[in-house]
Amino acid sequence: MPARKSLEELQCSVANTAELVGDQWTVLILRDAFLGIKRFDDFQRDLGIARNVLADRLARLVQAGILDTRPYQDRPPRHEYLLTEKGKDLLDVLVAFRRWGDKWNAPDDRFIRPLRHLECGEIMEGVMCCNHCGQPLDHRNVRVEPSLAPVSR
Amino acid sequence: MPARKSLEELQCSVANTAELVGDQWTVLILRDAFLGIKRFDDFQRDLGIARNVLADRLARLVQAGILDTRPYQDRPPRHEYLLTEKGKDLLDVLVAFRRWGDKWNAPDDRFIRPLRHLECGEIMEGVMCCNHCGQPLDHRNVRVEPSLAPVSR
DNA sequence: ATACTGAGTTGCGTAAAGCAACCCAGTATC
DNA sequence: GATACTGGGTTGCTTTACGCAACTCAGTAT
Repeated sequence: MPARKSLEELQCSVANTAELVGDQWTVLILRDAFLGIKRFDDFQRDLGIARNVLADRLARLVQAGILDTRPYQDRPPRHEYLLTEKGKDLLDVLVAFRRWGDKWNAPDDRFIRPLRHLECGEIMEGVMCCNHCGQPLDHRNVRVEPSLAPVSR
Repeated sequence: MPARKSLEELQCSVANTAELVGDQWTVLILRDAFLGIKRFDDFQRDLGIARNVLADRLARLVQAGILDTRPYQDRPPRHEYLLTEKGKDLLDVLVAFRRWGDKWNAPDDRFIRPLRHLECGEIMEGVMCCNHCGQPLDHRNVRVEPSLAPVSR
């Protein structure tokens, strides 16, 4: 195809994020990274992804500052891929995916891996809340306001 | 490419969601839908997406029950695309994308469209919280537990 | 009679996904 | 001391789907 269209000029955080993360494999690689997978072959085996595509995605994530490589042995030289702070901050996105998927496409219950919140000790699900009043969001109560720019997006 | 690999057998809500939403255009179409765009040509103009790709994505979203078509005039017959409840429930995902993008790739401030929470009346950002104790999530405090299935994923 | 609008469909060229095979350094095995 | 294995890729090939432009088709406006 003609080079995938760049979304940068859209000047929108959703678009910019989608450009990085809006790809099935990238999402799954991140999921695995949150589950503790660190090595090339482990990602490959777990996802069944083509090796060249995996190499490409890992490089892209490293370049975006979402993953970082760290050598774990010298001879032979080997390294692993770890989430950076920027990468770990994507947890919200994955939790949102997960909650929606559980709710609407409910896979076999036996395959759901529960999340435990260490702060309160309970099994949890994520809820997106207002940072101001703390109430859970409902699409009926969120309004997108015009931007400050002259010709808005 | 050889048919995009199906992720269904992965038995994972994140994977299933990624299969539907894990595509740049789909994310942007949903963003536009939340902004109130309803018609084919408006999506097309706004995103600059190829018309055949747009037709494909819209059909896929309708088939997934995320969008629904509704006629808005008979002669000539015309219809618009509206978010279903299932679709509106994806708000969390978009809010998570947005928050992450604003934080780490901060585009020009003038282009950020503020969100207003009608319940408390304030300009807000979303925060992913524990549905149990209400505290904001932090990756250090979330642990993925093993699933109940014999061979887990 | 011509042009315009909305909502697509068709056809074409190119790039990217998938697959398998290969590579290379070091380590373990027979 | 030749062979096999491991980790982390790269190369080559085929097939698919993206981007673009052009076309369609029904109805409406000029």
